[in-house]
Amino acid sequence: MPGAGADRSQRTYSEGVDEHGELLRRQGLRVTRQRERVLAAVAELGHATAEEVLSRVAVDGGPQLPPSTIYRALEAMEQAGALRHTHLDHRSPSYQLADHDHHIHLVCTGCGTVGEVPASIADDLVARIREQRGFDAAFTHMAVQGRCTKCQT
Amino acid sequence: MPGAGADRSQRTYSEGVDEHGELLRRQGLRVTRQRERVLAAVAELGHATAEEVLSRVAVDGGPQLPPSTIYRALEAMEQAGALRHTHLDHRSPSYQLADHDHHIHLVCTGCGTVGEVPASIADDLVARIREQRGFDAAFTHMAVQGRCTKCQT
DNA sequence: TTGAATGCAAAAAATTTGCATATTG
DNA sequence: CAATATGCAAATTTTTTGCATTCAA
Repeated sequence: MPGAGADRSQRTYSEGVDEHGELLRRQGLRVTRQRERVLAAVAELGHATAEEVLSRVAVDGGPQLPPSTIYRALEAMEQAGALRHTHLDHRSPSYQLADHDHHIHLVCTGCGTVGEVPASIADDLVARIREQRGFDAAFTHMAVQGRCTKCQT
Repeated sequence: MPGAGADRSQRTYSEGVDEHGELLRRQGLRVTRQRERVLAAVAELGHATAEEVLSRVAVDGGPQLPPSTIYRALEAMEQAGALRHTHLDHRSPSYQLADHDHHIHLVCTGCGTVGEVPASIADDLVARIREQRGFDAAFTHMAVQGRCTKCQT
């Protein structure tokens, strides 16, 4: 499970913060130091629950943030369109930057690592479900559980 | 569904050998009145979280069961193979009878109704994911969010 | 009889809320 | 300056745990 979302190397996080600050202001929301720290934590972790952000923020140098601030920041920024969330498991929503491409999360029940495949891989299935049930499915919202290569005994 | 938990008085546990009790005993687990009530609640509800079982059991005639009993009963019976669970949302696992066919749950984010499609509808996708990532995906474990026909504006 | 299960109460987790104070725009 | 966001503390909500007692096998 370590390193599951560590490869955010394609993007520096100041870039991320800036483009997202933009999003916030556009919604009449304010860009605060706390929100920036939360955003930075999410960017670094790849995907993170409120709890994970809470402990991540604990070691980034600044003063610890209370849970309420984390929860409210995540909610506000998701509403502003800067974040999106997925349910990787049953415990809590896991947030990630909204500018990350849509994809389906593959969570290994063995080791906990989280892989991804482009959301488009499910296009056929989405179409079939729409035909059969009229249901408009979003496969990106909940993760798919399974076993990764290593964990298949 | 009537009678699923209604005619308790007509049989004792030693006499009543249903398929689920059978499963439990095979694992060295005991068939208790509480477990039968939990099982009956799940059967009647189709799929139910611990909380839902808790309140369902509150109106089935017998004395209320404490949360601990519900949680432990669900866990024990899942382990014995009598129940299975799915994550319909992020709140809590939702249990159903294990003899129910495998299927993918479709949860409408508009009205909350839960539909189903046979798990086999995702066979192609599962195969594609295995080819591309070596990941063995189980689409039946987490539900798929989306909008049902009525809720698509 | 005897180990598994229950019931109860209390502890942990995980989230949320109220409100005075501090900050952003 | 005004409205928003924060910090703190306490309240909820959800799930887990310890332990004496009960009960199925």
